[in-house]
Amino acid sequence: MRTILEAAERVFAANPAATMEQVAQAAGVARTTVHRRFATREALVEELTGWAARQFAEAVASAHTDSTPPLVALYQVTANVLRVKTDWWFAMGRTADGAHPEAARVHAEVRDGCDRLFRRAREAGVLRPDADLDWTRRVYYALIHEAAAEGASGGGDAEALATRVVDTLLRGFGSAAAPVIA
Amino acid sequence: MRTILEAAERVFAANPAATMEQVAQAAGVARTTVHRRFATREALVEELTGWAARQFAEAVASAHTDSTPPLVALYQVTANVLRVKTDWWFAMGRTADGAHPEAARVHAEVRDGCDRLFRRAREAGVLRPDADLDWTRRVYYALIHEAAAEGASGGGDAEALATRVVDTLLRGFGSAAAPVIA
DNA sequence: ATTACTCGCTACATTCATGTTGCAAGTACG
DNA sequence: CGTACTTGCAACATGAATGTAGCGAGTAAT
Repeated sequence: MRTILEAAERVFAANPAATMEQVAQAAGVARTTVHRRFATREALVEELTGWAARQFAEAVASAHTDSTPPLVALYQVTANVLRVKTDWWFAMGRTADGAHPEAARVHAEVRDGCDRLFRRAREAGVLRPDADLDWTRRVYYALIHEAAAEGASGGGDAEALATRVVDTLLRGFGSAAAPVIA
Repeated sequence: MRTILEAAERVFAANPAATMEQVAQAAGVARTTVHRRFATREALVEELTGWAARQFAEAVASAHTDSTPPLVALYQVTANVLRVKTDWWFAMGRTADGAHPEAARVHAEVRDGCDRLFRRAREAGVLRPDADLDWTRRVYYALIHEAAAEGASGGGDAEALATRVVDTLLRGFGSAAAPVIA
């Protein structure tokens, strides 16, 4: 059961259109055995999505983003999410598309939490007063996505990646002395 | 011919696994007519990919990134690429995966050009001396991707998006006064 | 040893996208 | 008017993936 889910994650991460046969092969079982556990392909993906959603929610919750200083919370939640996302690359991508109710709920709650955190960060002077929080969140998600891709291919631990993500998000790559466009 | 390609782009952008039937329907022709132009589905995607690769190469070349000041070049190439990418979302994603030789070549050249530009920018003091240029490029690509997604759903013109991308890349979202992690 | 359970395997049915072919209708051009 | 070209349509063939069912072997527990 768990063996199959983990195999499915690996296979689907490499190729989202992979076949049940490939999943079975990766899990070291027969295709019919996979069907015994998960009646349909859709059921398998759903289970995988739910599993990832729970891990995701747990990772975010354990960072206590509402009660610690914004900068610490940002770093903590980033590291926690990266830990999950590097191992559940495919399934985490499924949490966003709304098909799975539980995953959609988790996703919405995390989004709200992210907005609250960014608002607190702005009030605390961590984020610029004129930062567009919507764009900020999208960039933040994209950075996590990118860092997780690097982590999934063996590119360092979650703490180091999180440090880089937060540093990039806050400072960018420009030198302090450089002129700015606008 | 062009009608079909544009329809395919729209359909595949919404759903990369879309069927030939859906493409034909979107183009207002019969499925067999699509097959008359493009023998196989693969051929259709290849044509689309090549088309996008040429537009991509042209967009990058016309920014003269090797001969203008780094900051200007960065802004110009960003705006040019965004103009193409908002209209050829799906096809542009195909230029990276190496299956199409011409697209792979274009992609590699652009990547080299990007590295040269970033190197010049670093020497000119636009980028920090300690900026990891590999990570910088990946973040830059991700920002363009994100901005193009916004642009594709009617979120402003390429110039405004490019300004935001470059600004985010260089400055991030942190306030100058805020402490930094590392 | 008997029971219960799980697994692998073979075989089959079904569905769906793909690709092909032939034909009839329409249009443009000489 | 006749020719050439394109299109839509219907029909068919194929292949791949999905999902189902039954049988026999292996294993663990009682």
